[in-house]
Amino acid sequence: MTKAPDYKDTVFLPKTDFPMKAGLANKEPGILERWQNIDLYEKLRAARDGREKFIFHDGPPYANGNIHIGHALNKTLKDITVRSQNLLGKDAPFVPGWDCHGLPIEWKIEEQYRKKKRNKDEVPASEFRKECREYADKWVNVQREEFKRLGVLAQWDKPYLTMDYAAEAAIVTELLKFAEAGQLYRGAKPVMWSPVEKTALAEAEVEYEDIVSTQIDVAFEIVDSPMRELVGANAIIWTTTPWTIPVNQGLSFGSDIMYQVFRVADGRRFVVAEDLRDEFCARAGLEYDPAIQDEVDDVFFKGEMFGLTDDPAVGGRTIAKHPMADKFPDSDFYTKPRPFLDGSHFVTTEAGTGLVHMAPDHGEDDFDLCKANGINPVFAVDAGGQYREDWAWLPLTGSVINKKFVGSEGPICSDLREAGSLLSASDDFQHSYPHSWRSKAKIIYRCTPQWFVPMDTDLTHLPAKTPQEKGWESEGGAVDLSDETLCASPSLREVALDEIRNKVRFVPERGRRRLESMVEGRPDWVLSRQRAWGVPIALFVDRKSGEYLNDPAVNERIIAAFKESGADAWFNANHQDFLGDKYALDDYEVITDILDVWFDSGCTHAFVLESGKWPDHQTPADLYLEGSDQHRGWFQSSLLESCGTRGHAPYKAVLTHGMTLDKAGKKMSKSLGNTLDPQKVINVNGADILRLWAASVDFTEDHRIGDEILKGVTDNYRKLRNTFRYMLGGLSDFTDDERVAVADMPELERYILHRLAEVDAELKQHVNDFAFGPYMRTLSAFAQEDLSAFFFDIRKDCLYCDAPDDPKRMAYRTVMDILFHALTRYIAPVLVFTSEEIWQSRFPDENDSIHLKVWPEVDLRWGDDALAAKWTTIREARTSVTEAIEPLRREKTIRSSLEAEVSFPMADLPVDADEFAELTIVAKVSNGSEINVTKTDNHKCGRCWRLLPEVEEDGALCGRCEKVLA
RNA sequence: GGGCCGGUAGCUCAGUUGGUUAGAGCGCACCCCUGAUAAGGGUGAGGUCGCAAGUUCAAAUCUUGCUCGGCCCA
Repeated sequence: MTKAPDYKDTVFLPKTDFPMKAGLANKEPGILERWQNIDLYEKLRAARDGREKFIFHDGPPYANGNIHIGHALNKTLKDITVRSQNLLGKDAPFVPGWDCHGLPIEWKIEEQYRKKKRNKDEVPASEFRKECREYADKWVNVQREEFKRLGVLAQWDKPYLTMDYAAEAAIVTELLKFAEAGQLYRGAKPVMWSPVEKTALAEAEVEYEDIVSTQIDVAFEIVDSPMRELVGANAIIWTTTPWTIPVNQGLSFGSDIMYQVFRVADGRRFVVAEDLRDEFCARAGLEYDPAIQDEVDDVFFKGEMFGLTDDPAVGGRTIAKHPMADKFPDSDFYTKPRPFLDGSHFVTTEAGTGLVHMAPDHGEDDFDLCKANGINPVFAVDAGGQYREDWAWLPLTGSVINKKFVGSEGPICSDLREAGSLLSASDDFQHSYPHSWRSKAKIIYRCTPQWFVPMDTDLTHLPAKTPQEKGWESEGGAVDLSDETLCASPSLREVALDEIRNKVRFVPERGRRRLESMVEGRPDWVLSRQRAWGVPIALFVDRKSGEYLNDPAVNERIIAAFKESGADAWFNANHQDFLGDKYALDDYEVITDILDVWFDSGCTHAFVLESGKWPDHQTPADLYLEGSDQHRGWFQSSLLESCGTRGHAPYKAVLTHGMTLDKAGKKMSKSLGNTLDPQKVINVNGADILRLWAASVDFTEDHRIGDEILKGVTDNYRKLRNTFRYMLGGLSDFTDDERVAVADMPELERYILHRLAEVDAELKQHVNDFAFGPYMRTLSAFAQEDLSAFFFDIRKDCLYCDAPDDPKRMAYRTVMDILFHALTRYIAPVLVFTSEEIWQSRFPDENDSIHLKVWPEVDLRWGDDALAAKWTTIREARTSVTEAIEPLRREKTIRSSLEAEVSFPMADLPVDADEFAELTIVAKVSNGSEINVTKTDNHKCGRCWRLLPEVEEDGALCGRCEKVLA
């Protein structure tokens, strides 16, 4: 037996330098650098100039700290969205932005001051603001680099910042639009206030600590009531903040709570919740004696009885008087009646007496309930925590957070005791109480004047709506459409709801309901913050009338100054210059409150889409894309701002993604230690892996990330990468000369083109739905099942062993080339680095990029349903053959499928036996009544390894190979 | 405590208007190949569809309650 020659060198194996191992973490920075060098973003803009636009508007992250995984997901989804629109051939710019004002940054600067033992109050405001600006600037730069490293292609050299002078000017312009339209008012709201720092605090600046407070029971004598038993009785309230008694304006009850009037030995009568009677008696040192009580029926009653009136016309309501009413007979405040209000939402019988005293100045429940009943705050406690100078009781006597002042022996308790109203007082109530994080001092709720945008007043500056547009037709009343008098301007709430319900597209759809219910139920928008780092509410308030000045000429001067030097123009200015000759500064209060940062970001549409600074933009935006937390935030503030000033939403569509959770589905937090740093993922796995993860999960819901998930993503990536590597190898010396017309191709090739056309249509649909998960799954499945496991596997013999000029091989390579061009483009929006690496590997060009290409052209004629049906049948038959071969392989009868001879009921198949043998990669197929597999007696061709009858001995050549070699 | 949303194989996801035996890819196990080779091909095992009631001839799918988790608010 002669030794078989080695034919390996005569076989056309795939040839490529494209590495199997990606090494993304090392490779990506180099690719980024090249993109930067050729200014890829601008190249893309130039390439898409004049095309249909797709305006995505970037929501600004807060410029503080490194990006976390949520930022990474958010920006990646935005990038994939914008890139896929560019791929479709649209002109889709991406201008990134940052939110720069606000408390967290102020806070950091203050923290630095504390470390240096500097006092913030001694630093000029302009210097403080300058440091805030520098701090924000620093983090903008850090985050910009982090976002770039993610592969986000945007106009990084010209982002928008809410602290840009132009932006600050635009924000104040928007504010003054509300002012000029009369859509601003000054109201009050209880905020957390530190009397030590004399400032309002945010929730984040408050920490809770266990302390011991004074608890007191106070009697409010009932002076009138439709229930005769109540008159003369004492309604008892219990409180741990005795200092709120001097500001009391009413009492509240729970309508379902059972109350009792009872008598004690000395004849006094008290009203408390039945369940709390004994506790109260114990505190007050009273003895409850059933023997001396009145008829039971008369003295137990449900709380709702407090709300009864004798006669609606006359009144005759249950009212009490303030304990100090007799001491201050000249005080309107102390002598006015204290009504009983329905506080069922918050009055409980867990502690106290079941009756709660109401001080609208110092509690949110109190404030809301009193406001609903026409009772307004009185601002008795000053910024330092003392009753103001002109207050009747205890003016400027002590701070309300002073333990002695409010203690059981302090002046408040003493006066109440003297008035006979203090039934108990003890300095022993332990509870958790808010403190200032900075000073560690106790804080209080305190009503302060704030600026509001009303939700329900008519926007008379906007065009009136027809009754249908106002939504009246849904309220059941018959509307005469011809009756013009019915038309009226809508309110801000109505405009916003109409946009949500009828104009904006929501992806996913449920976002509509979410935003709708929030806008339906929200209170007026509080715009003001007593802070330094932000855009000022640049208003002058007439000291006499309390009205803000509304003079367009003044406003114009303000806006001009802001454009010149930003918001500092207000803080550093000579305000008389703004007022001009017409008004005297002395007559006006200069407002120094700043705007809620949500108003800032709510204005981004104005200074990004409309300003002309980014000329390729237009308004409204096609898409806003943010996390679901932004229903309360940016989606809403942008909507309200735009509706209030322009009468419509700033966006055509809103896409929301869920939150990223840890591997167990728990929220990530530093304190739990379950965070995952995107920088680390990028440095270990590469940005493309992180991006593929973002595209793999169902981001419309909350979703997870963890090591196991990332491993799965990496595996998926490798499969895809290898498919491309195989194509690169198979196409190594392919030229246009080899191209074959589709009509001349074998059916298998035409079937694959049909599949490509199907996949192409599916992918396009997914892009339009922003469904990147299904997009990547469709792509992966096609690459895996149709190509790698089917098409490429079958055509291996053809590619390796047929003659280079064989029409079949040429057709195969033509299709592979088409696939290559299509698939590289398909993956480009997601795998931005890998697609470029693949592209450059085949078509090296320093100045070119896969990301400049447009969506592949798919010939509609590729679609052939009859052919597809036929090949579906063939593929099913193929599966039954591989199944039948498996047992023989297991028992080692045959090894390679090429050793198998198969009998198959060919009558059911639309191909002949020889072709079916090629498709199933077996030696021979013959017709038989059922599937049966045996080992062939044929010998193996030394070159192509097929087992054919014509091969005389193992290692000899088959006819085809002989020809090819000749 | 309230509003909204979600819980389908180890992982990521499909499951039309309730209708055969709940699917796919990956991973895993086993087999083959060793001319895509830290690759490629094949076969297979994995699920009481969060739990419990209810409606129905029939429920992953509808209803209610519970539970776990998330966002927002209080």
